[in-house]
Amino acid sequence: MSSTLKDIAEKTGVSVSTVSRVLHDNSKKYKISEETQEKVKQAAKEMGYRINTLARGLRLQKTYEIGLIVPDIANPFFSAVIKSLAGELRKGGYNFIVYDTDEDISLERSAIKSLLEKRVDGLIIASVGQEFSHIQKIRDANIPLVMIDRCFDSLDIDSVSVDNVKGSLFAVNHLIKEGHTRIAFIQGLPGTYANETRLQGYKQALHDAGIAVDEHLIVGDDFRSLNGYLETKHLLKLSAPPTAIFTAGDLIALGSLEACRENGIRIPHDLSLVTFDDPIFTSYLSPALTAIEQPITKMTEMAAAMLYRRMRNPNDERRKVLLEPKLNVRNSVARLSTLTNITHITKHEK
Amino acid sequence: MSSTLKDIAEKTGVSVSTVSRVLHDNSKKYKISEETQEKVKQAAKEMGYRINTLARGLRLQKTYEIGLIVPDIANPFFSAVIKSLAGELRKGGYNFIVYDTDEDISLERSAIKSLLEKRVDGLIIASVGQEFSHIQKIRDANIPLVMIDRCFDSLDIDSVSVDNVKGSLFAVNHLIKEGHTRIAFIQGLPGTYANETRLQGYKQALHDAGIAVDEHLIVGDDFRSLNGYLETKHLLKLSAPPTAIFTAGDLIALGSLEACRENGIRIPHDLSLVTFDDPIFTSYLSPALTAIEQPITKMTEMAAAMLYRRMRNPNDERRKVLLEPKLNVRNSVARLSTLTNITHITKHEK
DNA sequence: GTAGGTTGTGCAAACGATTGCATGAGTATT
DNA sequence: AATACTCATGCAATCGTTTGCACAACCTAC
Repeated sequence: MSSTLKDIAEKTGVSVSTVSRVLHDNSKKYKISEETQEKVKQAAKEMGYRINTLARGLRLQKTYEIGLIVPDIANPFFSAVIKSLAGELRKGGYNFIVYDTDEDISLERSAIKSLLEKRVDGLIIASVGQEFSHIQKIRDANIPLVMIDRCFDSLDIDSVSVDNVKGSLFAVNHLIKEGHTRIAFIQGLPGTYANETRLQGYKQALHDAGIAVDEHLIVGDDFRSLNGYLETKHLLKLSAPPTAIFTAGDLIALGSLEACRENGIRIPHDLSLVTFDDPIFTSYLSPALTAIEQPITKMTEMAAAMLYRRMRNPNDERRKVLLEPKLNVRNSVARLSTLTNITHITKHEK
Repeated sequence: MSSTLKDIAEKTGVSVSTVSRVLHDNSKKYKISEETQEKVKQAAKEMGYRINTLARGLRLQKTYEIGLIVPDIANPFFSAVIKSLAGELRKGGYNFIVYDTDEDISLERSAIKSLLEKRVDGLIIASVGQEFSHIQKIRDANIPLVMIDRCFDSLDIDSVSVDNVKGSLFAVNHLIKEGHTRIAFIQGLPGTYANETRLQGYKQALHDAGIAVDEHLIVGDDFRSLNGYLETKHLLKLSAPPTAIFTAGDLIALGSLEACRENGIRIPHDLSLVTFDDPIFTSYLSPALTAIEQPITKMTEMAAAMLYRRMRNPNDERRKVLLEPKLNVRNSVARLSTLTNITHITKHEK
């Protein structure tokens, strides 16, 4: 099928080395005659030569591949990250291989295993979180690694993520400013970096405002939409339901919207909603959602840059970067009369 | 760093062959003694052995990798396809490598080149379309290939896609039934399979209803949201604007929504909207969009099955599968008085 | 005419795994 | 006691590249 250097060497009557040099070496530093170069290139084209990267990688101990692991490709946030990272890595001459772990730590382990078996040159991981012995191992084996979005405070590893605490502060402070005090938080997967830090910000905002944290208003356990749906239904049934909900991720917010619609709850009239993440469609939702936006492009640029640096220079000190989130105010939050928690006065943001 | 079979052989005092057989062979057909097996496995664990898939792939001429090429990872339709396909292939013991071509045919070519250089065992491609000489080459080189979503009628290649003509018929017939006659179509990238077939269905529906096709109402050239935005603005400025718009893809519809919002056009009161594709968020939009849903899971199941079949049996006859789309009626279409095209009578779907 | 440079190319080892064939020791059969 | 198996393992070639070293042929210079 596809021919090899040897085939071409035989056909042209030169050695394999020469063919290799002509085809892959820029053939300047070895001085191959014009004549030979022509002959070889010609034959290569005719015979449909295609380099075998397995062989090259084996010989060179370098594959020009980066492994990328995310918890959920279908989550708009991560698909945007992947897309952006793809462009970034292409610029640097690297290809990449993505694995989707479905927020399952055992799939994450096996993804890492596969990628290392493929001898990727580096890894970018948005870890499920929760546990990090397997991540630690990569670090110890001195394989270039950057954590993105999800990282571990206690682990000395290059990482870039958004300042989740600050993001939650922005969101919850906004709600408080609009008069809300009974604010529920629908979590993502407990134990993950993103979730814990967002939770922390939520609590801190309440605390700073002198509002007691009500554990009954902290619910949920997953970043997917079903979780948002179920927990919203639950919250609405409470004897003292919240006047506002803050969701830890975009899909959760969608589920929450669905539950509200089914129950005839109007947003923001009957209930206010703010979410972490701000994918393309938030502004077209009914109502347009007030949301916390993450600087995705900046994240991926930095992740790529940090990975390149680590690959060049394995022993530099590690860095942890926190980027600034942004609150995008739209129409899903109502101003609440401070006199009572029962009557809502609807008023759209302008 | 990572040890090799040779390292383990030296440490345990057996040959490389034996180590290989113990570690990768199920070691049943060669009868390795229990004792040796234990010794080898023990050493492998201690030394952190990790198979080198480059070496294995080179020797075996098989990589257990499938290449996947899509026009836009961030498009919810494709990210759903990828996710679903990932699970499907994992079941079959295959990994996969995704490339995003950004609807750019030259990136598609280079993606194919890269994947073939990696010696993937098979390819699944949602081609940009337009031109297929590069696809033809894969087929001629006898590399297992399945086209998904986007295919070429004139090319004898395994493919699975939705019946786009029928999808458009569903959409446009629905609009006609509700009294619309001035129906615009905002296209995706011209020349692509998805676009041409959707356009064809659009025209056919009009034709069947005895409505003349107005070329001024066929606009656009891209599957992204900006296209929907610009073309909607344009359509609204027409001296005789359409009463309904049918968009060729979900992102186009988002752009269209944005344009309407900016211009104070209420959907469906002032303008009806139906779109091809039905990602998770359509039902939460304002208004919930009437949309054509594609059976993604079925598509990926079939694509994987067809690829496996092709890999096992390279010379079976090729098959082209068309799956049935589905119209999901929501709240973005108003019934139009048949007496006049100027006064709209708004009426929500129940 | 001998020492030293340049030019163009080839040899062969290495990367890490797989596997058909061979082999030597032990056991069973006749 | 010769034959025939089975058992457990090793040898060595192979997959396709890359690259340090060697070398032959030619040129240049004193």
